[in-house]
Amino acid sequence: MSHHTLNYTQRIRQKGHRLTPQRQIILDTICAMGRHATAHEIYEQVHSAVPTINQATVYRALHFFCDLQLLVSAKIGGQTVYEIATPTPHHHLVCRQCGRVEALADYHFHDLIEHIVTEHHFAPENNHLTILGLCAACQSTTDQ
Amino acid sequence: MSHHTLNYTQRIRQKGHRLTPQRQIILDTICAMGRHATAHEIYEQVHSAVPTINQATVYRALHFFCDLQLLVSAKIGGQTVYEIATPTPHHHLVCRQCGRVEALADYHFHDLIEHIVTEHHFAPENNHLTILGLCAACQSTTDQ
DNA sequence: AAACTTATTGCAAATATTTGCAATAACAAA
DNA sequence: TTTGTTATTGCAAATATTTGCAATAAGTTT
Repeated sequence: MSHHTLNYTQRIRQKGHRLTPQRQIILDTICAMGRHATAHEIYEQVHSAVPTINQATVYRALHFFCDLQLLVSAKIGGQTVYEIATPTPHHHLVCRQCGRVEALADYHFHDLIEHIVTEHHFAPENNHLTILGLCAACQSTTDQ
Repeated sequence: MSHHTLNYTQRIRQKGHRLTPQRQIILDTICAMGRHATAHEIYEQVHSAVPTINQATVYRALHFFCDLQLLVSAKIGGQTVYEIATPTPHHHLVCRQCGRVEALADYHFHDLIEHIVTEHHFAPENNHLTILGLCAACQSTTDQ
């Protein structure tokens, strides 16, 4: 497993949550897939390894990991997808036309976050934002 | 109806889309509700006015209006909600603990958007972003 | 190691959302 | 106003996601 075991174990155990075999398998599987995947894709993978794991468990684990920010979810191309939260957070520019996804480094949000913290006294988390729009290629082909 | 009829009529007709009575009723209803609402709440309202309108039509209309950016959707408190896109776009700071929602004016995104446009050659739309975190009140009560 | 507390699971049923398709109706063009 | 094209609707069936609940098991305490 490529994610840091100690790290996420502690994170999960925080506040009384439990590290179950199901959760380990689910997180490992997503990690092994190495790309963003839908709940169903993840379930298929997990289920082929351990057929007793229930789909509801997968859904609950996905939400759980998102809450813990070990995973991030995004709505891309009409589907909700999940992926391992990278240590260097990033966001996505998704083209509404062709569906292309571009990464946007989090540090570009620096000033914005500073404002949120100082003015709103709000502590934003390592969010994973999706910004919709048109990519360079599609802008030129669009008629309007 | 408080939204500008001519305005949205044109917007809908663009690219061959059609302004149907169903779409009018749905948009008017959301406008009249004056707050963000779930697909089901909207359906209930619409249906009580015009019982022949189907739920699938409501779902399709909601997506349609979001694509046209007459509506924005957000995931708040585990539910997907919809509201009229305001002429002055704004975003939401949602507290993961207590669920409180704070508005964040779009102009704080100015620099970020400039970067996206000039460096990525990407044309972001009037997005409605949701930033999760902890509000001021909940930060002080949190133990970790 | 045994006992205890309670978070988590699996299951099945409830909800929520999407989709294929034939019938309808909006809008454009004649 | 009539005709033609095709986007949209309603319906029903398919998917996707959530939820209540009793049984199980993780982590803690004795």
